[in-house]
Amino acid sequence: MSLEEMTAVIPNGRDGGSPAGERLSLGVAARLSRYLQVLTQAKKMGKETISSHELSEYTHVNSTQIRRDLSGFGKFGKRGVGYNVESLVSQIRKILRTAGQHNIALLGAGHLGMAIASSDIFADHGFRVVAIFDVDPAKVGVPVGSQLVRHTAELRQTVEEEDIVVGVLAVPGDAAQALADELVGAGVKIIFNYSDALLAVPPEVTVHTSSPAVDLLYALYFYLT
Amino acid sequence: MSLEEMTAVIPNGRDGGSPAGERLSLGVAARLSRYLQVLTQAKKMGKETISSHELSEYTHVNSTQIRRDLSGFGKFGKRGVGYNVESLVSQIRKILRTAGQHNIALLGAGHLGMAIASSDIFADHGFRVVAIFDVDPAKVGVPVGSQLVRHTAELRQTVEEEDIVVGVLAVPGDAAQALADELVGAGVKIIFNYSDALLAVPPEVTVHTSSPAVDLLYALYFYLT
DNA sequence: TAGATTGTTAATCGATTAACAATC
DNA sequence: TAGATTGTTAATCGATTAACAATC
Repeated sequence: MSLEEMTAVIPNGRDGGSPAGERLSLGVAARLSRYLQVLTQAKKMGKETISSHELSEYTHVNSTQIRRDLSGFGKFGKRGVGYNVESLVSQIRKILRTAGQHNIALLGAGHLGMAIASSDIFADHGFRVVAIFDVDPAKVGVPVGSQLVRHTAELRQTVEEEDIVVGVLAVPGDAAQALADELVGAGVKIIFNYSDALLAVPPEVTVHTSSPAVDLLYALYFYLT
Repeated sequence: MSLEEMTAVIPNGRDGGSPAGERLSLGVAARLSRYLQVLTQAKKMGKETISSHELSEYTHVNSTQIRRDLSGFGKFGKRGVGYNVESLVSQIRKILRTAGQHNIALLGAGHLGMAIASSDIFADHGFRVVAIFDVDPAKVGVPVGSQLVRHTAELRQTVEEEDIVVGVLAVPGDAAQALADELVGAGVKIIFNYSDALLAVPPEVTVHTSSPAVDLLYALYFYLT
């Protein structure tokens, strides 16, 4: 949960109607994404239905809240049974309007870049790594996943050609800002930052910085107290 | 922001007193962790002071909210100037009671495991990777970071000997549950899951599943609408 | 039918925000 | 002094939850 800047129109189905074209509130969008994550995992494991209580266990969101969130958009569940995993996945994708395919550029072909390129964490959610870049000439041309590593100099042109909307920074901290500038210059609007650099970007660009250690600290706090 | 199950005692400094020994609310703990992340980055970049407005830009938390969160624990800022980065870092660490060192076990010496072991994302926040495991005999004994890779069979014993509190799963989905069971059996209470498996664990164990793709979906929603 | 689980209401509680005096 | 930024109040708004009827 992060992007507080954007105005939030609340889709409270209070008056019966579904929220139609309105924008989701930050909280709702974050929780729906969360449900989607667990549902995708559950689907992979062959689960056919899931109850709000089960979803609650895995997402740590109160089960009433889950039913409330979902019922705002339609009657997706079956009383006494639960929700159909597969159909709920596609419903939520529709609500989040992220049902399509999105192309991403991966910057950095080190261990982290390799790990990302060879996993399907992104592919499972409709993201396709269509280009991988590195500055190291020794790495350029090497096949990683389904791509050959390209030199960073080709970044701008590739972003245009491949219709890339997201850039993923899997590079050392001292290289991050320069590459972020390149991405911004090329028109990328969403940057996923795995480095430890603080990125300065124009207001229309969203940066999401990954911070597993901070998530751990948070978990640890509740363990220690 | 995740762990909803735990009871939350709100430390609202309404009556003047600082919250002393009370437990932080989930929201406050999450936000403080967030501030810590940005402050750590800022410190690395040599920044000496930071204003609530700057912190707001990077964390996407409203600046009034930030001042409110901090002032509940003391007067850390200087009017007209801002907050001293270094001292604020140590104050927040104190509040989160995570100022010490914590030992973690890394499971999986593939690309992701290597990336984690060789980065300092965890080290920066007081986490030390004291053991790395893999099932592949070809990897056992190979040096990774400052450790030699051990065989998974040694997991239980190592957890006891090294006082490990956190297990990080950087393994394929189909291996994750078995290793999670091992970790739980060895007494680990916090599991950080990078696989795409849904983990079943006893209630006293906290699982945090990393889901960059879901974070991306969330960011994308606000971009597309 | 009996058990389970959804959909929904109503009440409470915490988060968020604008505004501004205090002060560096 | 003038400008900037904190600390804090007061009001609003959304999130959370228990409870329960509806229904599979």
